[in-house]
Amino acid sequence: MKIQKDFFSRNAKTVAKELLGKILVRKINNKEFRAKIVETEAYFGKEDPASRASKGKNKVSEMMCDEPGKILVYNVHKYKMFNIVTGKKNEPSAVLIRALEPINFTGRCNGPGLLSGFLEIEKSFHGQEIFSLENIWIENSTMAFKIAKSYRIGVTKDLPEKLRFYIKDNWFVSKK
DNA sequence: AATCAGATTTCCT
DNA sequence: GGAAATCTGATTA
Repeated sequence: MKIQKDFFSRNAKTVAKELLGKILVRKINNKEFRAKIVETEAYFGKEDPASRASKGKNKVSEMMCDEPGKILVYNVHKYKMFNIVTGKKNEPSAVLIRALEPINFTGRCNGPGLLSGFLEIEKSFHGQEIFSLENIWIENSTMAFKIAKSYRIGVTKDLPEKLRFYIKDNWFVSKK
């Protein structure tokens, strides 16, 4: 069952945690690529120095204030980052998907750059709602696992709070 | 490497 | 004068 809008309309931290273990499905050329979400990070607005929304108004911060469930794609170095807007409208927050565990295919998705490259995350997803697209969505799952947390990765200025969540002992997380 | 925001320049009514 | 197009520099999990 596809995850719907209200799932995302909660606090980014909650959504980040609950996204773990869910199944991300990407349909390319009528083939479904399924992968388990194993690593996420929560991002906020101006209170968050690692977030782009912290420095005034820009395209990313505007999107973070938009309706929950919208896909937010932005570039870092040569990679594309795959985020989903969370929280209520006008409250900037989002969750970054950092790593996936391939289920019905082989490939490395253990890092946001590799992930978006493999899943062909393109700018065309930007601003779309993930629960209303036909070629990408997230499904519920009932698999059991343990959640671990740490500080976020790759950010220059992090908050004194652990906002990265991942599945404990999973081989596919980007960093152990 | 790619993107965007801000500055600067051009050009049209 | 104002809008659009182009250039430049900063930024970046």
